[in-house]
Amino acid sequence: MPDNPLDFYKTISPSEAKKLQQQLREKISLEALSAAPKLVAGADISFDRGSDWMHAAIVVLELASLEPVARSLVSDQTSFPYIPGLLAFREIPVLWKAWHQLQIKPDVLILDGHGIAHPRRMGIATHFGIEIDHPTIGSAKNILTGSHAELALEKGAYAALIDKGEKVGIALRSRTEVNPIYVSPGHKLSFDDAYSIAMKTLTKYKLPRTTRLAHQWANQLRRGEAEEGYLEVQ
DNA sequence: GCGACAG
DNA sequence: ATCTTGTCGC
Repeated sequence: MPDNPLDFYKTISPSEAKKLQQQLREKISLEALSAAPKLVAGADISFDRGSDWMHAAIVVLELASLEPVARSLVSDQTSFPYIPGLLAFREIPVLWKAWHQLQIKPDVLILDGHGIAHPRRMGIATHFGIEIDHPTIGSAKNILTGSHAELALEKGAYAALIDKGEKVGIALRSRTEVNPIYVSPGHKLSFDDAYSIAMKTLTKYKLPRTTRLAHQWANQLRRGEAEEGYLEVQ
């Protein structure tokens, strides 16, 4: 594994981190996908209790069947604390390793956290999408910024997530009669792309199958029940 | 100044 | 994020 060019995120100051977000903001693209995606991936990270170790998993699925075709597991240490709005600086270094270890790249990557539904429009999905120059979607369980109207209780119902008068994502009922998840474009795709792809990853649970599988693998890695590395098919 | 605040 | 089994309710 080559040296990680983004390891400086681990020691950047919060004020410098915000400046970097302001600069990266100009690179955001919300242009629609040019072709129908066939492979989607989910990324998630599991943390240790007392230590600063983090365990990342990226799982690639065939969108049509939602069956896994590959996965990448990587452990790494962090030194940047969790600060609302600066999540990317904590998680991107290990995600970068996991991403570059993947031999099969998905058409779209779904991350745990927001895309442009962020005070500076630079949630982790947007930030990482710009770093790897690849389409991404943000899928979060809680709002970081913005608000929305009530939405119907049926799966598939949604309402615009508005921040400072601007649409930054949607509150999506991912499962009937369950609290919504918050989906926003990360980079290199549109709101419609984000919604339609997110819907296709939903099964009988609240969270997309992509993030559910990534979550499971990341936890297994943390508990020593899975090996670091790249594997195809499952 | 006060409250909110992804994972 | 993490500690954790069963249990209540649609």
